[in-house]
Amino acid sequence: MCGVPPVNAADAGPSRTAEVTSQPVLPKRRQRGPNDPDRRDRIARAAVAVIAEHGIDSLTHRKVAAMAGVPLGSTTYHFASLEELIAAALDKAAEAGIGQLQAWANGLDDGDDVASALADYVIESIGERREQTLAEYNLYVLALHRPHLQQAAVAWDSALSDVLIALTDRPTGRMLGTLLCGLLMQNVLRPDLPSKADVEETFRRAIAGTA
Amino acid sequence: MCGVPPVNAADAGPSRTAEVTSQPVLPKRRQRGPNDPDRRDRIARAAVAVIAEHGIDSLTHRKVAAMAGVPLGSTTYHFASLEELIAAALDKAAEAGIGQLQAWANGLDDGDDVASALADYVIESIGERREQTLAEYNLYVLALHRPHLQQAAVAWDSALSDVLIALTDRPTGRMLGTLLCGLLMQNVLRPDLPSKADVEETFRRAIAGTA
DNA sequence: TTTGGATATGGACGTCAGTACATAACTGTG
DNA sequence: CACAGTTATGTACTGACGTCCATATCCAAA
Repeated sequence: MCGVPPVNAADAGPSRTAEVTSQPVLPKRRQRGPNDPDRRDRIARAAVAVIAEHGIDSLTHRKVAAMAGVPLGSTTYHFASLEELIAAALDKAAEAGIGQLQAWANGLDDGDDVASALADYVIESIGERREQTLAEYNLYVLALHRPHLQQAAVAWDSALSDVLIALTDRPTGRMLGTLLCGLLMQNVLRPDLPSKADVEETFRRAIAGTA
Repeated sequence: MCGVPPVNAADAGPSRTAEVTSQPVLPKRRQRGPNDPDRRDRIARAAVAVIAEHGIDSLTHRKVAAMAGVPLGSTTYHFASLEELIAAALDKAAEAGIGQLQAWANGLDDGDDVASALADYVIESIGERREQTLAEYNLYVLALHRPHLQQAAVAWDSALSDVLIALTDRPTGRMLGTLLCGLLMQNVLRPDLPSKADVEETFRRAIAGTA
């Protein structure tokens, strides 16, 4: 329903939904009180999903609650303020983004061409993973005006760089990270996907520059 | 007062401000009705300034009105909706950003080193012009979830590329544009400025790749 | 079973934003 | 000057939002 991280995927189903009318003696609602241990996480992921779908400027407790399938109060219970929720969403998005790139790197074979593989990665990020990418840039920009989020955003960036540095060397890896950032940013809002050849050539030039 | 485009710079002063108590016969407020021909533009620039200062998620008619020094009604009179105001702000920011880069390019002498000059440009954008850069990225990201703004954002990007292409060649210019985008994005939220040497080396590698 | 603390819920409250609109001020024309 | 049309303003309305909190539920230890 939203094309982004699952949110409800592992949801076994015990999330309260009516069925209240019969059996007036038995517990009125199934599953209240303490259970559902990863609810906090699910809410944070739902926040990312809301941002992916509607953009940062329509992130509200109510939308997140609806997306996560939890009552409104649950969002304010687990996160004392909207700011805290945003911070958690940033962490979740960073975690997901870093995991994605690491998985990509782990999938590389020794002889593989990094430029070509990176180009594939870009095209996937703009294509199939588009909404995730949108959410990531929304959250990243949100950090621009929030000093308490800047550290997390910088760490996110560094983690991405580290993956690319491990594949090449420090200056090259950092340059690849910059190119990746710029390419995603520039292309994620274009109506058409870039050609793989162009993207690949861009990366190749950065790698070739290694003296 | 805000470090960003002037907004009130060319403001000759006829923008109503109190002084009403005396002279009950004379016009109660100076300067109502049709005058102040560039008020619409000033409101749009004020919107950019608000975004630069507080971030996109606190852009409101009221804040813009205060920043522009006009009454609330004036913002809704000149822009039928907030969306229209955002669109105008995006245009203004794009215009300013493009103008800035063009001015930079025009200031180059024939023998100048493009990599070095671009590095200076980056450092200025993150330093002295930091707030303008922040506003630009905020607005750019806002376009991600607004189909009617994507064309403007893409045009903005193309205009920047064109300047860099004119200095080199098509693939190199496009790569420089991507690097510029990525470098600003990555560094504008870091607490410390990057070293000029690093930035310059990055650009140089893109230029050197020209075969 | 009782009890206490943690978890969870839904509704209510105060605030603030976007928008609409009646009215006012001004400009130009006759 | 009178009038019409445009530009401009202050204010009120409605809805939505963040937050709070009294209450409910559950778990685990005594």
